[in-house]
Amino acid sequence: MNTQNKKERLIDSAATLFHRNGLMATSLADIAKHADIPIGNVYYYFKTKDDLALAAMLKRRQQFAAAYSLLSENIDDPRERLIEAVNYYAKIRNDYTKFGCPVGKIINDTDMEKDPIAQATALIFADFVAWAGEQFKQLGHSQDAQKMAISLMSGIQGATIMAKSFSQPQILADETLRLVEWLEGIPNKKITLGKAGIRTSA
Amino acid sequence: MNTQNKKERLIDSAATLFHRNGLMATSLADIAKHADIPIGNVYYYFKTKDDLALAAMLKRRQQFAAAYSLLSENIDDPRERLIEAVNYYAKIRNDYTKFGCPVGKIINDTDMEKDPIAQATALIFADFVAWAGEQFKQLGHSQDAQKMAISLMSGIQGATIMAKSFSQPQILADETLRLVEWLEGIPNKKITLGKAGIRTSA
Amino acid sequence: MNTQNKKERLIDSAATLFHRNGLMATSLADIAKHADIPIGNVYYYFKTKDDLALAAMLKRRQQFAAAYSLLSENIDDPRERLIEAVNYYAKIRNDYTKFGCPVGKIINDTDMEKDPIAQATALIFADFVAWAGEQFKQLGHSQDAQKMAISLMSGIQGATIMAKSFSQPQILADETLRLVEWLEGIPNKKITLGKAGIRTSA
Amino acid sequence: MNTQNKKERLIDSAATLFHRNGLMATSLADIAKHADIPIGNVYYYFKTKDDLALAAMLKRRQQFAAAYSLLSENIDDPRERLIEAVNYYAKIRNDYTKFGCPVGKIINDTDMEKDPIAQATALIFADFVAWAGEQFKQLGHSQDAQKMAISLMSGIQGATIMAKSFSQPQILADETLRLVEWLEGIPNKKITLGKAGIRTSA
DNA sequence: AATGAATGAGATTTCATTCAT
DNA sequence: GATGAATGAAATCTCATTCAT
Repeated sequence: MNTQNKKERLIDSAATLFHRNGLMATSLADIAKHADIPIGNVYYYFKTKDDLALAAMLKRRQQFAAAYSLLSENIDDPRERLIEAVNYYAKIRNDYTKFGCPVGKIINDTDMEKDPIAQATALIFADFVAWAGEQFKQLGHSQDAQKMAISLMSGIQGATIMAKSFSQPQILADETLRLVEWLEGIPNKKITLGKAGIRTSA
Repeated sequence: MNTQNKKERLIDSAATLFHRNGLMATSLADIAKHADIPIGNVYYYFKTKDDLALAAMLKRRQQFAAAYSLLSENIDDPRERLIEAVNYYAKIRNDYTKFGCPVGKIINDTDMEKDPIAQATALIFADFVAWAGEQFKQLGHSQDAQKMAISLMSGIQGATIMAKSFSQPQILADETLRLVEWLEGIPNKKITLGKAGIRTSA
Repeated sequence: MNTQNKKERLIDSAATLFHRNGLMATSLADIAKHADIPIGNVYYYFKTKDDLALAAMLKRRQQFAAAYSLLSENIDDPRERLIEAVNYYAKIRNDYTKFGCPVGKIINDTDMEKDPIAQATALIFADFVAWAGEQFKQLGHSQDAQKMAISLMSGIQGATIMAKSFSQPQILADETLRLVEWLEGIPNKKITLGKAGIRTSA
Repeated sequence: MNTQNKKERLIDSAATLFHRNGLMATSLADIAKHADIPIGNVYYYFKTKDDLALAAMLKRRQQFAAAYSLLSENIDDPRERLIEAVNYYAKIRNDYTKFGCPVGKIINDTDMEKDPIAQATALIFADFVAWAGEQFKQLGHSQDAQKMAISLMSGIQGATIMAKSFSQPQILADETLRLVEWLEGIPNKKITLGKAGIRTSA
């Protein structure tokens, strides 16, 4: 219990500091201090810094996956699900403006070919594309579903970088609004089977 | 002259390696070796690593600025200028897919508030927004010019991250195409004053 | 009983790993894992790593001593006893070629003056010299018995190192054969008193 | 010059301490302190501890090779050369009794298959076997030359271990004497061509 | 007796920066 | 201006040992 706490604390501290300062600029000493754990003890839980980083990214992945599941469960309309997802990034715009996206940040400064952390992090985007793609399919855009999903996350990532560069959370607000409008304008080409029953598209 | 050469070589090597491997993962020794200059000599030209990084980012800024000027000089239609700018990113998509955007990369893992390098780098985006904003104004979108400019670079940055994450240059090709189509669809609301003379809008 | 088992397992694992990898290159964690005993529990049985090493060397000593006793019991002729002892090293030449002699290895990289482990290990050689010396005495070489015994073990140790250095078990085979021939050529200067009664030498 | 001195001092200190305390028990801090060089500076000369160890073993190899050359140059009779070589070990018996053989020591506690240091060290024995083998050939023992050379070094190595184990330099004196007697007893089966002209064997 | 967790000292290594010439 | 060498702070990691239960 207490132990579980420590390991979780380590992972959380790592995730937090990696987000704030980046992978390389965050030392294990920083993480240990943030988690209030003696540095020697870190190695009881994680054999290497990379292991801890992998765990941190995995946790982020799971958190995002859980969030997507929640959206799918609680919202019937796939379009609304996507809109809600986008709105999330509008809500946390201050955080992202200060520190960037915890996922995009890692993708940006790791080597996709050689670094296992990069690959583990990329899965978070892959998950999103799979989930969002599914929503687009449900809207009848089977053909373009994946491309649209990528475009959606691309919009969020780009907006995050611009917001950070200009230190203007408003940029994220503007861009996510644009994305929402885009989503709202997408025609529903298919009769969808929502949770609550049969509906007809406009 | 020779000295000037050395300094330039240092700056170029720094810019190249910062792009490839990031700010922190690139050591001064790496840069010195790449530029074929003895480490000890680096400090004759730059007081600190940060100074060299600042110079590298400044040079990038100047290169981009020169490119924008060139576009403005050589292309009459502001819309075409923007399209040409976007197409540049399509052309170098392989490089950006491997290493990310040299500007966005720095923005992502530096602290906007405290780090002078971050601020110097942000100017590159600011330049773009100023330049692209001017083009949008010339298209009669005075009101939204800046927002549109930001949106444009946002699209490029986002596409770069997604392309890198999936190791698919095609993503950059797709997204830049989307941006070009968007640019083509923007109405020209104004009588534009091209280089060659007065024109009338539709 | 169970406890005894655990302690024995620890000692055996320690002896095995010390032989394979040496004293310093073997961590307590390695030993505990090999013995399938939780690390924390090791310290119930042994106060320090050195204590465990001492126990491991003591066990080796006892095993060798038992083997000498067995030879003395089962073989009447002291010369044959020595030959049999030498042949043992020929039989296990592959093991010794890979890992060296478990005794010589420790002797080699410990400080005879300060390290109790070194001293405990040296007793294994002392035992051999005492036992083999006794055989030489029984062959009537009272004067040179100890020197001959040392020479015998010296031959085995040297051959082990050379075999390991060249990764050629054959070297151990050759050298032990040479030693056997030497043993066979030693004149029996004395009427020996075997187990079964009085015998005359050839 | 001064630099060369430092590098040499590092190598010499490393060789000395590796001999005294073994590879693993010697820390870079120990070596740096012994050479009176700040530890950070060690890495200017050697990228890793293994690199330094390799350099130290290489220097030993060169020293031994130089010694063999000297023997070949200064002594006409190959038998005398071998005897002189063996006598060397008698002379330094106190050192070897305390610390063991610097070569055999490394061979003993490294993994011949995986460790480059082990392989580099084995070359020292290979050199000896090549050189001593040549002497045996010149004595007309072409067939057994290599085996005899190995046997010779085997005798020295074994004696060293026994001398160290019993803390008795006399053991090394005894065994080297035995080896010398063996060498003296070897028949010269060949007409040898000495430096000074043609000679006939006894 | 048993055990997972905890701890700190010390090892190797990297690197921006400084020094001496 | 130029340069190889020097330096120390800090990072990652290992491990014998101890603690708490």
